[in-house]
Amino acid sequence: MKNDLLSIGKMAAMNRVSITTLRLYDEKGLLKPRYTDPETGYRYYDIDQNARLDMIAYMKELGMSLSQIREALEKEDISLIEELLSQKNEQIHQQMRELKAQHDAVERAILSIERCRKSPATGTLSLEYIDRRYIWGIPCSANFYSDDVHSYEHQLRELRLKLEETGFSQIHSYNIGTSIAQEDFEQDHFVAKEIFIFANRRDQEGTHTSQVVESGMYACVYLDNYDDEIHYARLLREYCLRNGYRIAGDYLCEVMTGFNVFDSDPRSMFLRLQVPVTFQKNG
Amino acid sequence: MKNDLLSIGKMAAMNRVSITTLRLYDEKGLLKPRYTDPETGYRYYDIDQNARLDMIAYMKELGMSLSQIREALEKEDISLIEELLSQKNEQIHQQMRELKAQHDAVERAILSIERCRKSPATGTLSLEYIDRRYIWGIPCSANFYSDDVHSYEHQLRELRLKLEETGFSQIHSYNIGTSIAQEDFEQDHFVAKEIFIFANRRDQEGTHTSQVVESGMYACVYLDNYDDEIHYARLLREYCLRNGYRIAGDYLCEVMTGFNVFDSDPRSMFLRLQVPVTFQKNG
DNA sequence: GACCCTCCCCTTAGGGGAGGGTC
DNA sequence: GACCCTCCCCTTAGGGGAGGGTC
Repeated sequence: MKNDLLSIGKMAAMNRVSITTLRLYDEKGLLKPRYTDPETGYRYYDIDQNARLDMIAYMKELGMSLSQIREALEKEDISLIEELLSQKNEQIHQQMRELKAQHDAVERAILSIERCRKSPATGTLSLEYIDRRYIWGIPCSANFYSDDVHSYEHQLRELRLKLEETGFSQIHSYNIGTSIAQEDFEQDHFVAKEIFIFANRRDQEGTHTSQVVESGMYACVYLDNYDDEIHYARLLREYCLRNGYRIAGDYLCEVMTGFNVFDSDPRSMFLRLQVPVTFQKNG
Repeated sequence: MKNDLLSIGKMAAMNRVSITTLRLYDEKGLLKPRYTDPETGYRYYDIDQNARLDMIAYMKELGMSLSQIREALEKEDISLIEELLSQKNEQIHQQMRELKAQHDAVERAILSIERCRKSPATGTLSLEYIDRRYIWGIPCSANFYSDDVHSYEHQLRELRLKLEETGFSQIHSYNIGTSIAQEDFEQDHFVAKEIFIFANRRDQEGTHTSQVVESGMYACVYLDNYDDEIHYARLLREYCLRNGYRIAGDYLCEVMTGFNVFDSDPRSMFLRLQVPVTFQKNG
C-alpha cells in the first residue's frame, strides 16, 4: 500500500511547495497525508491529493486565509465557492478604486516636490496668473497668528479629522493652505479665516463639495519658513500698494509640500503667499 | 518645560493612533518622545512632533515598512522620497495589471461553475455548434489511458509547470482539456495526444501563443466521472456512425471545472467529450 | 481614579535551523 | 547518505492583557 504513496519531499517537489508548508497544512487540517506511519511519524501522500493542493493554491490566490480555506474544504459546498467568487469580484472593484486614488496621490506628491525644487529664493516677489483652483476646508476656530505656537497644529488636526470623516483618502498628499479675509489683510489684522487643502477637481464629484478659488492675476511672495509669514505678508501688501495693484480677494498662504519633517533640508518645503489683484484702467 | 508637552495618551488621541503604536515607534526609533522621564519612564511629546507622525502615516500609505521608514527619516533626504514615489507609481501599474488578471480569473471561474450547474445528465448525447476556441498545451509524454492512474496527474503537473514558465497567472481558473488524434479515435486507439488549457483570446496577445480550435458542429456526450471516459467516448463514436456524422478532427475531452475536490458533490465537475463532425450532402 | 509603565503572550504563513532517528 | 521527524526561534505591526507604580 505504501508503495503507491509519495514521501513528503516528492509531494512537495511535485507541487512546487515547501516541505514546511505541507507539514503546516497537515497540522492545520487542510491536507492530511493519506497515511502517517505511527512509529516514525513519516507522512505519505497519495498522488490524487494533488487536486486538493491545487484547490488550496487557488483559494489562496483568491485571498482566503488558511482557516477560511479549511472551513470551505470541510463544508465541501460548491455554492460557498460561488459566494466567495462574487465577494472577490466586488473586492476587486474596490481595490481598483483604491489603487486609482493612490495613483492620484502619488502623482500629486511628485508634482508637489517638483514645484518645491523649482521654487525661487525666499523673498522673491511675483505677479502671476493662477488657474482656477478647488479647495476644501473649515473655518479657523482659533487665530494661530496671535495664539501660541500650538494653535496651528490643532487647526490642522481638526482639518484632517474632518477630511477623514468626509471620505478623503491619502490626506497627506494634499497641499495645505490658510486664508485671511481681504478686509483683515488690508488692515494688517492677522486673523486666520480658514484652513483647507487644495483638492482635485475630480473630488467634487464625490460626496464632498469643494469651494472654487477663481483664476486670475495674483501678487505672490515666496519663502521657506513658517515663522516669517507675517513679515513677508506685509511685504506683499506693500508690493501691491507700490505698484498700484488693487487687492481683490482673500489672502492665501499656500504650503507647497507636506514633507516638512526634514528640517535640515530647507528645499523640502516652501510657502507661496498670495493675494488676487486687479489693475486700474489707465485714464 | 514639561508643561508644554503632551502625555502619550494625549498624543495618541490627537493623531488617532494607539498608545501601543507610539510605544512601538519609540522602541523602533521612528519617533522618540521629546522627553522621557528617567525616573518613571513616562513619555512626553511635543506637539510639533505631529508632523513626523504625519510623515510616518504617509509613508505607510505608500506601502513602506517601518524599518524602511526609519531609514528614510534618518537620511532626511527628499530625493529618496522622490525615488520611492516613482517606484510606487511603477508598482501601482503592476498591481493594476494583476488586479485585471485576477478579475478575469474570477469571471472565468464563475462562468465555469454556472456551466457546471446547468450541465445535462450523464450520458446525454448532443450535436452542438461550438464557437472558435483557443487552447495552450503540451504533447503528452505518456499515455494515461493505458498507464496507471498516476500518469494523468503527472501530465497535469507538467502542463502547470510549463504554464507557469510561460507566464500564465491564475492557472487554476482555466479549464483543462485533453485530446486524441482523429485517426486514433476512429480506430479505437486510446492514445493521449495533448493536454492543454482553454485559454482566453486575450492571452494570445501576451508572450505565449495559443492554438486555434476552429468553430463548427460537434458531436458531444456529457458525464461526471473521469473513470468512465473510454466507455462514453465509444458511445460517442457509435453515435456519429449511427447518424452518419463524419468525424472531421481530433477528439477532445473538456473538463468543465477544476473544483473536483468536493468528492461528495458530483455537480462540482463534469466532462464534455466531443468530436468535430461534418455531414454528407444528400444526393 | 485615570493614566502610564514594563513585561508577556498572541496573530499569519511559513523559513531556517538543531539534534536525532529512518529509508 | 539523503530523507524525515519534532521542537524551537524568527519575521510584521501592533492588540490585549497582568501587575504594579504615577499624575
